[in-house]
Amino acid sequence: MSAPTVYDVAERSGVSIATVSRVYRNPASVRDRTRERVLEAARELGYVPSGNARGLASRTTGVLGLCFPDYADPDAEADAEADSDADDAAMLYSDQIIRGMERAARRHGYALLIAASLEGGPESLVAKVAGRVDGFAVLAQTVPTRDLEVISRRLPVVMLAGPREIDHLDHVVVANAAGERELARHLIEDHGLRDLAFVGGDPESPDAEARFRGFRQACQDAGLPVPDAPDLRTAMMTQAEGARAAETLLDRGPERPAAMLFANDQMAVGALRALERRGVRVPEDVAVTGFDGIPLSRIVRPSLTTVRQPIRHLGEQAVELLVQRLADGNRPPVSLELPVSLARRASCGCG
Amino acid sequence: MSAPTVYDVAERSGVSIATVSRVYRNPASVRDRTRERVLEAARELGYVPSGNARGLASRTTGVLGLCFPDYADPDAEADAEADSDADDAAMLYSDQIIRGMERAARRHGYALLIAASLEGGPESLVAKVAGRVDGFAVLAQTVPTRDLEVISRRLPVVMLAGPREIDHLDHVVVANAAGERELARHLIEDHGLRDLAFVGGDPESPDAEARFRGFRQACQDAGLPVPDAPDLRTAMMTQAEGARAAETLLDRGPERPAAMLFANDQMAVGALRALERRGVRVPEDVAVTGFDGIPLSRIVRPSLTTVRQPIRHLGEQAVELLVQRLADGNRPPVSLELPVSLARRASCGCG
DNA sequence: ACCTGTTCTGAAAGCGCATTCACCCTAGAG
DNA sequence: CTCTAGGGTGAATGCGCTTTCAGAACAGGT
Repeated sequence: MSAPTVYDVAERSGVSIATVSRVYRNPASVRDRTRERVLEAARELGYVPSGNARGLASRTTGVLGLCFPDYADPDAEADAEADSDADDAAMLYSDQIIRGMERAARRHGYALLIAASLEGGPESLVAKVAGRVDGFAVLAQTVPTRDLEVISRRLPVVMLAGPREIDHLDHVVVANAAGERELARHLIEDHGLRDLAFVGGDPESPDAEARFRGFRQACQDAGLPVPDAPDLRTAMMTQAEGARAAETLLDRGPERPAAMLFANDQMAVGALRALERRGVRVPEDVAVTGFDGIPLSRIVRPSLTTVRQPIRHLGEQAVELLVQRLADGNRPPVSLELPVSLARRASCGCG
Repeated sequence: MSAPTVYDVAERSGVSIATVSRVYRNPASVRDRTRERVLEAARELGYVPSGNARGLASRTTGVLGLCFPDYADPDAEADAEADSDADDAAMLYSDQIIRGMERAARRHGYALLIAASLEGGPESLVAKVAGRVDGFAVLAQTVPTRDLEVISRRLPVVMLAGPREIDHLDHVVVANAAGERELARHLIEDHGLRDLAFVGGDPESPDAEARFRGFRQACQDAGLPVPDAPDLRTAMMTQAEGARAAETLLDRGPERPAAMLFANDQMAVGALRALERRGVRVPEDVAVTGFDGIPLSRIVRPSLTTVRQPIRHLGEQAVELLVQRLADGNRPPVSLELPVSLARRASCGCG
């Protein structure tokens, strides 16, 4: 009762396996009558061509891969209720990339194979995915560089967000620094704010660091003191931690900042809530900004001024680069920086 | 410069291909020294085992598949700004399923292959996916029944949401009817509302219809008049259409309903906004409810009373069923109904 | 009827790996 | 020192399909 193969279909329809194959690969090359017979037999048998065999023979899979980080413990039973902050944020990000890649992939006739991953090695899901795709997109810091070295020798790999770990890879990032710089410039020049506080994240987060660099540049541009490090850092960059950060900044006393710039929207939203609880008005008493442009940022009150990240576009670009490289393996490696856009909303006083 | 194979690795490390294979499949069966030599050679060569060849030889792929509907036109350039209602809603739903499946799949050592689809046939992505996976989950109404018939003869298929189109398939749904029934009961009994209006969707939407059935049951339970059809239907079930529906209901004059029950959250949120514009207070003048429990429902003001759907859980259950069936192909087909839970919030007066 | 030019179809050779079977080597027992 | 057990390894086969390369079938033109 194993699955029917070309041989079964061939026998049943009285042709050779070559013809059966042609019916699927190049229907026009088979006479109508013959094709009908074959398809009929296939239907009766419940024949579905084996992707493995096809891939082996044609050396191509028609599948692109994506590896993204796994923020949540897969073994912890996901309690239906508790969709925590971190979870929401992570979901938004990787989900949008998935969506973007899926769309673009489909446009090019590819399916998308995805796997979250923490660890590498020959046993890992990463290796499995890598062996089954024509091209591979990797979110920064999800696959050990060591593994990437090996994989990228076998098939096109594009690196998403974060630093380009290996220079012969294609690479797509968003303009983190430029975005934050523009945002800070807006606060300084357009709103006349001078005392800005930046709340960053883990120093290991390339995005958060790049945003801080943009902040510094803006300070420098404006002739303000240039900080060496963020005024505050949080580990997970969640709403809860954003709230705590806001309170910490408030408690610093009289030199309370005129604006709080958070390295992402989640923290900023948490801060908005904390400030409301404390009776601090936004933007009258203090301006608040985020980064990412998550849906929530538009909904929350006051609506959050932020930098919109074209995350979905990131995924789409990844696919485009992969497709291009599959067409021309010799194209020199590309490094794209996708533009971001400032969303001026209520929380900075633009309401 | 084609990709290195077992043969290359074997030659370079001075062993046979069988040994190379063993190093990857069953490392313990190879002497330490030998294994090291092989891995070393593999690293130098940039060897990644071909999933196709492996799959062909072992008749298993280690991949599960998901097919979901494609709401947006993939050819329409996704304008970064315009994340329309429909788009958002769709994204939430399929994304959550993807996320759920991905997690569960990973727990079982599987990767996930996804593809949106409109059409079937031997050329389609569906066929491609089906040929490359060990098991297959399908969102209702995304794959022609005709194709499913064929595919399900070759590998386990589980149907998600919607009616079970083929009875020998496993099947998972959420308790749409029971949820809406409970919701309506709550409005009637706990809030003493009697004049309820139900806004449905396309009659082709099994979910919307099931919810309406639940509504009818609640009416019957309470001895209220039982409507034959929803008071109103919208085509796309978007915020915009929800807003319009709310206005239509208002314009009906004096017999304005005491509660508006929408078949999903999107419409309900749109309605809230329309009602606010019209100066109608919620819940004082009219109660509003949704269905789904999307994140937005919790954020909007007043917060929306709704029925939480365990969408992610749906994906996880799909994987569990597939895994079970892969272990025991003879298990009789299962039909699961996942419980939903009422989220009593401000928009019905529970604030 | 004969030959030429097209279609259409079949035979056969892999694609890269897993796996069985037989063999060899080493270690320990006799 | 010989014999036996096993662990370790290699040769060979097949997984189901694609893809030449030829040959068969058929159309058209003389």
